[in-house]
Amino acid sequence: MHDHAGTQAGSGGCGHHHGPEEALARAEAVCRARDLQFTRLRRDVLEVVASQARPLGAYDIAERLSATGKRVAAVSVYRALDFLTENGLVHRIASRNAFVSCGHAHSDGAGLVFLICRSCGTIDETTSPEVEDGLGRTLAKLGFKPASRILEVEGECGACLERAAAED
Amino acid sequence: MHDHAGTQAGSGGCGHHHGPEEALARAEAVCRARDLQFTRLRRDVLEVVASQARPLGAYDIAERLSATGKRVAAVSVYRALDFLTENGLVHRIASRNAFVSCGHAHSDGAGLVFLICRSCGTIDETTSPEVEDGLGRTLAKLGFKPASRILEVEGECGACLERAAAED
DNA sequence: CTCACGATGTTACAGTGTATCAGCGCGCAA
DNA sequence: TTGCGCGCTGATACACTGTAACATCGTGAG
Repeated sequence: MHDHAGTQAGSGGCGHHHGPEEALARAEAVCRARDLQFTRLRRDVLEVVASQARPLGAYDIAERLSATGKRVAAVSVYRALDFLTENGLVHRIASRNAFVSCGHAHSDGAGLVFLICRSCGTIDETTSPEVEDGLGRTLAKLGFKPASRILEVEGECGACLERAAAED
Repeated sequence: MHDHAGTQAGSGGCGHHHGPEEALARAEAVCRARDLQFTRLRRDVLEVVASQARPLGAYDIAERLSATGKRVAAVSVYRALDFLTENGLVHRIASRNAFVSCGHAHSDGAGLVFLICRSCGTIDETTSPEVEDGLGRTLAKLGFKPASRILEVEGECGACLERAAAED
């Protein structure tokens, strides 16, 4: 439904996508530290997700994994994604029903800001103490005790803005 | 799948839910001003959504409307919801795949913060210049040009916190 | 009247996510 | 070694969310 802009997307220089090696290494470390099983399926799912700077749907992931021979059902992918999200290794993008691998190494998944580029489709992940402070004050004023939150911004990333400017 | 905590929820005093009359009045004004049709179906959908402080799924809405006699298909509800969201009369809660009526009268739907209570399920809607400023600065630093955003916070609302404290 | 156009009705279907049960691998205790 | 428990995976079925396509209806303009 939404596939263009090349198959690897990251190669264009949009945002800063970290690639699978780093993600896999961090996953191994996390699982070892928490005494969790980093099984083959979980590894494969993470590898596919981390190979893209664009978010992938669960069914996309299942299809890509199945393409390499052995069929993988979507339900298995969902279970692997549950595991990976619970451990902060991938994040769910609520506005797209899709998943991206975690770029930074922040301990928990709190306080993230996702930047989704309308042009190239890449997702950049950042943190913002300014936003955190402001939100904390606003919530405190209202007497609301936060437990989790999502903040997703859609727009044009710097690389795409530059490219558009250069084309004039 | 997810229905409990009473049918009206708003009666408990959680948050400040405005009720259908105000929402309908605003909708009429908006549609008159923009020369849009505030049809029966759109009115009915908005009334159902506004009668709840909790978010309703499109199929929930269809069911409630159908319960009053005439059957309403989900697809019709979706079309009405599209119209209402485009005109800022209801908002979509991405983390729940559900809809709430707009409480405030801000012209456009930008810059909103949704507060979702885990205990009573009500949704409160607010704005935060502090968050806006912080986010604007953070995005500017990264060279990202925002077009739209969603910010949804899940936690415990003030009323539920007080109720919990009183029960000790 | 007729035509254009937007709103609605209806059916079918695509996409997203979960429930359930069965089988498998592996460590561990008897 | 055997048997058991437990977590992971496979597989089917299903529920929930959303859209496409086309027919119909009502209303206002010409």
